[in-house]
Amino acid sequence: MTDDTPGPGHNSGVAADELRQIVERIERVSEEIEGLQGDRKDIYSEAKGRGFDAKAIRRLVRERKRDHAERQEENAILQTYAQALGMDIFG
Amino acid sequence: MTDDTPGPGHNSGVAADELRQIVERIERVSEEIEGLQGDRKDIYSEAKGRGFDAKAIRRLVRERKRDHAERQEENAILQTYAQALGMDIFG
Amino acid sequence: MTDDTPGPGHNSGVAADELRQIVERIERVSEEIEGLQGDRKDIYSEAKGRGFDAKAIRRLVRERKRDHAERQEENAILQTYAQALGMDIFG
Amino acid sequence: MTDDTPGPGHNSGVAADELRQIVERIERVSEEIEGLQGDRKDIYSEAKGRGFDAKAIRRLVRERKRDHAERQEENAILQTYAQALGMDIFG
DNA sequence: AACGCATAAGTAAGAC
DNA sequence: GTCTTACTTATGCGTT
Repeated sequence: MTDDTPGPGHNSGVAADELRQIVERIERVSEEIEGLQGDRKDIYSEAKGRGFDAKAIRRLVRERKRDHAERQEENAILQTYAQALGMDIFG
Repeated sequence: MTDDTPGPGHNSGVAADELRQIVERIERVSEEIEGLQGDRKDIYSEAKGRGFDAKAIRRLVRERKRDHAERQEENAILQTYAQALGMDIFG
Repeated sequence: MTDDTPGPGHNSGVAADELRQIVERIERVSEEIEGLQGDRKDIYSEAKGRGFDAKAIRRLVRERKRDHAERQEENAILQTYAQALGMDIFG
Repeated sequence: MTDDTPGPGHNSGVAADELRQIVERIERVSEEIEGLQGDRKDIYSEAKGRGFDAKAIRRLVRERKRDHAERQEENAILQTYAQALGMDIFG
């Protein structure tokens, strides 16, 4: 080894243990995220099983998420553009 | 070699040349696709440079793409849901 | 109201309460997800603050994940094809 | 109308014609893209019809693409880190 | 026709 | 500030 790292193993000049901890922490929260994403998917599936239109619910959630002020602002631009093209988007 | 394939090379029982042609054809059209995706991105950039809101244009294009009949149908469901929640989506 | 839904509110023929619960559940887990995503981002920032290259860590995590999930499965056919093309995928 | 736009139609203060042209250009290249995507899909179907495993071909193409673009760059830092973790990424 | 996979679009963050 | 890159979401497609 070319360094004076105390511990055992394949160190190459970087703080291996610190790096390992970082990586493991990232992997841990990533796993939690994936678990929750699975949960959410399950909710959609369940909704579908109860006769709801999952796609419509997705749009609904998306629209709700859009902060209301921002949403109205965006819609203003969008409608302006839509009118410029002579179309009624939300027909 | 364990087969009777005529050609030279690293065959392993599958029709290597045929496979290679397939892969190359796929890669060719994929490159064309990527080129066009770049073109499209350029158009958005150009629009932005002219003062348009690229994000709004994206939404506009998306809405236009939605087949009109289908779109109206989806919106009907969506609005039904929205009303059920007492919200006005397109406020 | 045009239906016989018992509760108060803007129902339009769908089970509004059920829908509302679904939406709220989705929003709840989505918030948890966003919180964890923030945590992960913080870890990267912290790592960066300690002198690590965040981009490299990202790649490392990605490679490790790929390892665990993808590498083992169905190498048989794939390697057959790869050999047919004279390439070593995992070189 | 609230502006002095010369042409006919539903303008609302934005350069409607310019916008329309932008949108149409986007839609045009999007259609080309979709056409090519269809072509690619046909190639996969054809391959499958000839007895190849489409899924394996997909993976193969993906690996080849990864090769060309990603593998060379910045292996230095990454390998340093990888060794620090005692793993051989490309094993 | 429902399920999961694969690809593409959109969005947000980070680097230069 | 722009521009790329990465992540997330969404949609479509093939399969069972």
